Amino acid sequence: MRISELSEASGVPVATLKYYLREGLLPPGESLGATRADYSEDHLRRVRLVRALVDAGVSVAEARRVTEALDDPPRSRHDLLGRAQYALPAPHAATPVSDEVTGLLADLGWVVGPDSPALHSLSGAIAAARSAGVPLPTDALTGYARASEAVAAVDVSNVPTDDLASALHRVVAGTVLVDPVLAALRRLAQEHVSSRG
Amino acid sequence: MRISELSEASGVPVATLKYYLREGLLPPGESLGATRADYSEDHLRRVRLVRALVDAGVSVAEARRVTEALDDPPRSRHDLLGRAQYALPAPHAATPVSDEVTGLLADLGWVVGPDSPALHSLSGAIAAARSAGVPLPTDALTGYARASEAVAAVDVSNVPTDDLASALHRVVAGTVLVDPVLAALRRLAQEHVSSRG
DNA sequence: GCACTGTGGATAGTGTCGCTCCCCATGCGG
DNA sequence: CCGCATGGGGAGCGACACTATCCACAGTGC
Repeated sequence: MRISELSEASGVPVATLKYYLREGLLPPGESLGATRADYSEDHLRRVRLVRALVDAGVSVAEARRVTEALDDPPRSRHDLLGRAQYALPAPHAATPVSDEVTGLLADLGWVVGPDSPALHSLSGAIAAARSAGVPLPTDALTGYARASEAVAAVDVSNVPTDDLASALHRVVAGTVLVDPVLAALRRLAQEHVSSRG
Repeated sequence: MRISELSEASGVPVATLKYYLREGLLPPGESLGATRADYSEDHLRRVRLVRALVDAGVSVAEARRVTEALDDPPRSRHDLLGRAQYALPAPHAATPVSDEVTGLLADLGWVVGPDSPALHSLSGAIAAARSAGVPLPTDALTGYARASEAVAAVDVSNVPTDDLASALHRVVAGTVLVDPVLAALRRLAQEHVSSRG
């Protein structure tokens, strides 16, 4: 399809698609000469992913990192999560990993890589919440962690097993784009739980 | 304390504090004449909250709505969650509430207000994820919802019961600032669960 | 009394970001 | 051969969160 059709199909203006091409968020179409290129369904999927990421608050620079990671699929299932971890935008600015966090993981019995970016994000997010007057005691953190295990169990059970490239896509897109779903569910659950209590 | 001391204590430049004062994010200090005002510990807490919100990606306009809500505390415990819901920044742009969402809540047995902003956010967040190729089947959504109940149970058990104003502060600050904590925990839990499976 | 520093108040400027507009040369379709 | 969409690229725009500068003046130290 031509760029105008890609624009129509995705709802993204042509000028913005050109911008994404320049920024490397969208791979070039197959060139059919100097003034014509062909875009595939893959391009359409990519555009939709980029829009969803950007609308979810991911910066263009981070979205480029994410899409670059998707273009270089993992060799094995073992690579999958590690590669996804490093490709994902951090949920909070990184800080040094606190002793509290390492102790929490030990208590939970969680086995994670010692350099996982999420460890730094978690330390920073906890510190930020505390600095704003949210005490976040240990038992609250462990409660959140247990609930996160249930979330993660749903996550991994929905990862396709046949194709590593689509598995990586699912993990990365799912992690980023389901976060707001969980946030909305949490607010609704608060309302439900508090009206019941 | 004077504005320079407030700046030093919070780590926020004086020029930025003046900006927050202009924008209504920070109430004026008690005036001690034309060129002097006194700022209290409440102001310091407010500055730290505003910084945490802004650092978490909340816009200044939304942060003003949040802080205005905090300045007008609820009359009763019954008001608390409702007021917090409307004061909180939405986790995703609002869309019309989908039939799927109303059906999901019915299946879950959740009782929530029919105009809760989180319903609109949830519908929009689900649609955004789907458009990016995350299928999000019903059983996944119910799984996420059950886990969100556990999160919400921790949330409400940590709300102070003595003072309605501080309860509202805790709910609002906790909801926004714990979201990134949960996101980081989710990533770590994914790594743990997938390495175990 | 007097210089000096810090303050409240206000306006204008800065840097970043995500587009968006415009221009050009080209080459396919009619 | 003409019109027009395309690929390519530079420059501009609007929003946003500050940040810099200026001003008049009130305390403070001397």
